[in-house]
Amino acid sequence: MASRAKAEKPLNTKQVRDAEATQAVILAAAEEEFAKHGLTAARTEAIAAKTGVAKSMIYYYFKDKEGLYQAVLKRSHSDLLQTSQQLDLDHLSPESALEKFLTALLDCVARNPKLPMIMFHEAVQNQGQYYKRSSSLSIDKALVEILERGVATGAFRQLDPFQSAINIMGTCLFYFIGIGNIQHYPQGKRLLSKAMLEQHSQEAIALILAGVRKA
Amino acid sequence: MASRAKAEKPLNTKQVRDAEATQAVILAAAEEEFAKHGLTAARTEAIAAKTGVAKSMIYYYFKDKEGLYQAVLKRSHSDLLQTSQQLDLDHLSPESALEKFLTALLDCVARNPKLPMIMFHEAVQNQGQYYKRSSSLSIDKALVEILERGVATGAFRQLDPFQSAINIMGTCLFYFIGIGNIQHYPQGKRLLSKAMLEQHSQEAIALILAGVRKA
DNA sequence: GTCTATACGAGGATAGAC
DNA sequence: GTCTATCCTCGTATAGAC
Repeated sequence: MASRAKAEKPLNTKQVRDAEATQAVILAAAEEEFAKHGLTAARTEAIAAKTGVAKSMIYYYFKDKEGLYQAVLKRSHSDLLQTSQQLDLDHLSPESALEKFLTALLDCVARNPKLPMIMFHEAVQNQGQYYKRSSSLSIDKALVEILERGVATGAFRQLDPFQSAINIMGTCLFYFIGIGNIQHYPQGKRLLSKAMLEQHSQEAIALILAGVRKA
Repeated sequence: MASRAKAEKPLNTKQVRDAEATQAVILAAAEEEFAKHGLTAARTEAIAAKTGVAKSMIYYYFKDKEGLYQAVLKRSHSDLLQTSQQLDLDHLSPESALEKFLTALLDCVARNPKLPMIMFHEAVQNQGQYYKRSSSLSIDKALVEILERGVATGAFRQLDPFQSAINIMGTCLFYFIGIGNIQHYPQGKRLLSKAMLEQHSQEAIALILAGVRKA
């Protein structure tokens, strides 16, 4: 570190000093930490340690812990929000719409398995204030509408759309929230492996579709 | 408080100094706090404030925050554990067994709606260490066995018992974990009212039974 | 932009009077 | 058993050099 004789061009110090990259690694580490501990219990020191950069970089780029938290929330939810906006389910039959919706949702959380944990911490600790503002509610709304339509059509049985929407979300997301507990079940599988995630999606969709369909 | 002329018998100071009662109020307040924040983010001051007793009482009765946490975990899980041990499902048909299991589980969490939150803080923050030791795993095990039996019998469709057990637990418990987020959905119902809990149980059971049954 | 060193406040835990 | 006062660690946030 003291003797880098080769470094003859100080023009580009990008490898060492890169704002974008630094922010990115901080965000990634923060996402992990916040997912595990939520805002309050998260430690800025732990985040910094994971990145390798100095703790003060967090404050330089994100003002304070709260600022970093908001940035993480925004980034985590963006994929889900975007996905839900592009769905366009109205022209599909209730059953097809539901399947498409579930597939999109499960793909989304498979891409970012920490999202449910982050949402969970927000929900219990912060009473879902961010969730409220971020209009992630639109997702649930979409699901409720599918169910209402299915009941009206007669494709689905007489279920309560509101309650069922919650239960369906639970079927999809619980897997990711409960991992810490689930992993102790005697069976040596990596819960987040591609194969297991794929299987989870299939099983969840199958359970839900069978569960709502009219007998 | 200074002039209580009536107090002629100092024999029984129970109303003011009652070990049992003090421990009880501390435990109750702690349960709330830990459910909301988990071990790390919970504040002993907040717990003390809710009870009215001095903060130092926590340390007197429970040694430290960790000790209090363990006591809360133990108390919260005891009902669930006891319930699951008394189930005796082997002589029932898979479908009846499943329904009985779900009813018991849902009654249990309806009595203590904070239990799921506590379990999940444990799961994500502490990797489910307590969950592991407490043999709460026996609950999941019971569910997996029911499902295995149902698949073998042909009463249930070809589902993966392990994955489905998780999804079923999610259907039952997510409601309680997500309350913070769910409550913002435009509909002015108290999610923990007796009527709503009853409805949730019915809807969850219906969804699950229809979901596993062979078509 | 990045680091090291440090100020400062919050919160866990204890001492000792009553 | 209960309270008040206090200690001291830990963790957030800032200052200032490079």
